[in-house]
Amino acid sequence: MESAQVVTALSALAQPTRLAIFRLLVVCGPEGMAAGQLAEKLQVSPANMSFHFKTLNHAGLIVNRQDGRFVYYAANFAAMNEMLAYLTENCCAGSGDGCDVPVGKCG
Amino acid sequence: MESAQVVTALSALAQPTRLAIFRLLVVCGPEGMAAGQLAEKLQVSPANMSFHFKTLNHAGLIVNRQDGRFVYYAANFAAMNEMLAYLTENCCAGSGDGCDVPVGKCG
DNA sequence: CAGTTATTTTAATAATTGTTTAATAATTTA
DNA sequence: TAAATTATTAAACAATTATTAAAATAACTG
Repeated sequence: MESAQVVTALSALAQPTRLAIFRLLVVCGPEGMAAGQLAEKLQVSPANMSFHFKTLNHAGLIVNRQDGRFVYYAANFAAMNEMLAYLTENCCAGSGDGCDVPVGKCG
Repeated sequence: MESAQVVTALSALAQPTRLAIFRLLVVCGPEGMAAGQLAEKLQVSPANMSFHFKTLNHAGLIVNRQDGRFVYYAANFAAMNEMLAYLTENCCAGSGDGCDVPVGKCG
């Protein structure tokens, strides 16, 4: 994953409503949840939800599928994991699991 | 960790220069790196660096200590891990490690 | 103390972002 | 086909954010 993509993904999550949407979808699993149901649960207007869905979608963090007149949204777990991996890559120069190394790797 | 704090942390990282700063510091480990050295490595003006340090600091993602006339910045690994945990909390309703569950948890 | 190096602050400007309202699109039901 | 439901789009406005240049602060050196 490249820096620009990660910035886009982080920007998408750096907003209260979108973070709440994403977290609900992470809990839901691959089947996802209907747009209207999310809107009701989060007390957000449909138009505003659509705006935020678009942002999350563009960032690759969620996917959607139409089912009748409902649109189901689900978290993209692969994208999430890649983003998290990017942040922790080569943590403490790869020395030790919990980053408990007292000595740094930079001068 | 609360939603507002996580939003602040994600906002802080959702910017190319700050993401680059943070990643360098993650690799460096607890000892960190001097402000000027980071500025040179990333080809960013000192004033601009200070602005971004402030943002990352306010978000709790980095810490700093003075050493002579240098200021060393280091990643706050605890804060980073809390933020990552917040995103994956109750992933797929806690059923299975890799979120490979084909059936969702929401209706 | 004067000079140098390292970093931060301030002020100004340019660009991006979130919310609301109203209108539009797609799908189902009668 | 017409009405109802679900969701998206477009336009407008308010608010926030990033960058630059100049000035200020802090710490060391001779």
